[in-house]
Amino acid sequence: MKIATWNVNSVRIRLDKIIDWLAVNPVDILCLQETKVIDANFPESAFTAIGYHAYYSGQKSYNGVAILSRVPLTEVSTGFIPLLGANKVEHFDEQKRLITGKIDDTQIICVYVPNGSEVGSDKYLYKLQWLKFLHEYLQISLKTNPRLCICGDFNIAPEDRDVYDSVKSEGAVGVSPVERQALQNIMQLGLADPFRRFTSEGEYFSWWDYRQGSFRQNRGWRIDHHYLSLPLYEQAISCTIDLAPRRLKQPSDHTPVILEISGN
DNA sequence: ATGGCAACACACTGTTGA
Repeated sequence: MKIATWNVNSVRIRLDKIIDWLAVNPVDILCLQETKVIDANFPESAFTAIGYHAYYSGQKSYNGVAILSRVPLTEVSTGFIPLLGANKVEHFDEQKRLITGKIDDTQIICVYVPNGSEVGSDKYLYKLQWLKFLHEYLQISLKTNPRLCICGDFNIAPEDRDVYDSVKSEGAVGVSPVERQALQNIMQLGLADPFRRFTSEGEYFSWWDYRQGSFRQNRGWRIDHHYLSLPLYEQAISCTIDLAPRRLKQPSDHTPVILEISGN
């Protein structure tokens, strides 16, 4: 089974590129982030026409997540409230950043973690609180779903080898020690990064700034991840970054990451 | 060097992204 994740930076602007990519890469699951469209306008028919079921949770202009799947998903839900309750979550589900569903006995969670703007800002505090909710959400999920894959744009480069210039970017949003610790806390629930099971070197990135020819010079960050519960992690066969879509004209600033696990 | 680039909206300028 192949599970890919791709922050497409507008599903409508990138629609042809996503369709073309799926023709070449017929993954079982594709998780999308930054769809930037309300549900009523999600281009569902374009995906059903090529054999994918689409599940989505979006809003106007910002954020938005979706899961495309070759087979129907079960137990689809969006946001934190279904597991954590409206009293606790309050306004944190207004931004559409989480969608989940099950394929066979495996839970897939697609997330778009907040950017955080800059360290110390209100948006940074929002990001940290959102990560606390995610921690609690996963803690509950793992109790009933030992086979769990969460993937998406985490907006965190876990280690110095995941950024092109770790000295220059030290302490910045996305690499700050507090954010990295929050991600560590989540992994300590019993999740592991399959990309690092197969690749230990640096210079592998999933996002490059549009400006200053960053992609040409491979000045990027690895911020799009899969995290697998241990039963799934043991079944991982490969985890690779596909640079091809980033080379096209009018690309997303992110490129897909593809996980393959044995079975099915 | 707070610029650079791209998408979006009560758009022709301001916000967000990381």
